[in-house]
Amino acid sequence: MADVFRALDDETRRLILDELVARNGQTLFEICGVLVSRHGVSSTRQAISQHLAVLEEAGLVVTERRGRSKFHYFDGGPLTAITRRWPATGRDPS
Amino acid sequence: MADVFRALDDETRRLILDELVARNGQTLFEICGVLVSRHGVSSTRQAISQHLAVLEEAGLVVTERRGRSKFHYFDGGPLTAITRRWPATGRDPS
DNA sequence: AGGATAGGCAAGCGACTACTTGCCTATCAA
DNA sequence: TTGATAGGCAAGTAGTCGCTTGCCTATCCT
Repeated sequence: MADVFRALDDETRRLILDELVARNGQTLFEICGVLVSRHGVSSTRQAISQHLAVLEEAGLVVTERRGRSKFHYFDGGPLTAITRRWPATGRDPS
Repeated sequence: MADVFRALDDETRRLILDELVARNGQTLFEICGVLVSRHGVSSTRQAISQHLAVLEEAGLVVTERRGRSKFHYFDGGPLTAITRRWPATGRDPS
């Protein structure tokens, strides 16, 4: 569970999740391209690869290898643990 | 929104939220005590105070001062932004 | 086979973070 | 007023994180 929060604590990784939700099953190079074009993220391919590794380790991204390409899919399953641990409602200062 | 993820990316801060959910409106010293007794957290009072400041800056904790005491209340409002940004459902690897 | 494409591994560096230490302010009780 | 309680401020330090750089492996196409 700590991996999920660590993975979410980075703007680039959050943007990657956004792009995977918008278009699922992208490759590393596709993600690099869309991060540069739609957001001003100017990171190297290795940086994005490491981000994807963190997201995959957290279970937020599932990969599927076909040939020399690796497709990345979003998985929001681990997110349910957050609102299951703490109520997402307001406070109660009596 | 980045403050929320940064605040959640720490086990001690997550434990603090747990304890505030279990018993709302605790003071700094009470939180220090319960962190030591119920979990093996051996941090100084200042460390916990800094954690509470991070949680408060993220809006996850709301404080209320009365006299020389400061009471801390959990607020799960910022958590709704998480599942509103990404679907908390499973993947779809077609 | 040879080049091009898609991705992986690992070391090094700068910045940030959690934590401690030391001292200070404010409130309450005797 | 004096002491004790509850908390705040700031500097220093060790460890972690994001990123780059350089090189390597695997797959596809001609």
